[in-house]
Amino acid sequence: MNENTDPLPRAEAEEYASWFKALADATRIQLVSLLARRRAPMSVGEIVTASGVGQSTVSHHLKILAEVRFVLVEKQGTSSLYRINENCVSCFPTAADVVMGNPVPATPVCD
Amino acid sequence: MNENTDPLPRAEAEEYASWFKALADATRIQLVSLLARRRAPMSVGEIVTASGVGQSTVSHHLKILAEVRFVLVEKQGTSSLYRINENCVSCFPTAADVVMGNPVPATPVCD
DNA sequence: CTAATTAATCGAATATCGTCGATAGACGAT
DNA sequence: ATCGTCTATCGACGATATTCGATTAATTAG
Repeated sequence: MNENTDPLPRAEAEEYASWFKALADATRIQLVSLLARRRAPMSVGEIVTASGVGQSTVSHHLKILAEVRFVLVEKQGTSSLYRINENCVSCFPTAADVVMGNPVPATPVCD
Repeated sequence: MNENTDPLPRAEAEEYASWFKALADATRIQLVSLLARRRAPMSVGEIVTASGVGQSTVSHHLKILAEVRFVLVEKQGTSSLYRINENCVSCFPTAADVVMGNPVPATPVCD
């Protein structure tokens, strides 16, 4: 049951869109993937050298990813340690699984 | 096993990003949700009146959704019939499931 | 206190996106 | 052939996004 044919409220649509928007950039995909594969926290400097992207750019993208809680931050002295939010890894499927470095059941998405 | 710690290739990251980008807009979320809830194909005109968005805007968004095969098109005379790609519905989880109007196991995404 | 290191922010240049109105193109009916 | 209907495309506009270099802020080390 529960065949919901009501239109999706705009506010809800905007919230979902904001989640997808956080992954709608190739650089952010790479950062998330990087953090997902090493389960350990990484400093911004490490992420910069590992990704080959400018420091300010990395900082900017990490902020966006942190705002939707795909990644979590913890300040440690002068460093900021970013790590993947395991919660999100288990929630996001297929395409997300591939990005996150998880084993994926079959084909990524769609035909 | 299969603990892949290699960096995600840029080309792959861009492909995944393109999928998420297709859902990174509230209007497109609403269109996908609309088509997912009615399993039947809808003409552009029906979608326009059901969504309250301008005709050219709807056309534009449907094109983007069709390019990543989230929706499928079939021309019928002077009309274009759009329908959800059921394949994508079953592939996309949680947040996507909610958007698609599917029953979702637990909480939408993240805490 | 000063210097050095690390990250975040600012400013700016460029590119992309979302939206609309108007136009063009395709098809069916008369 | 012509008219009416339906959809796609075009052109334009403002808004937003991505990226970089430079600067600032915060913290630790000497």
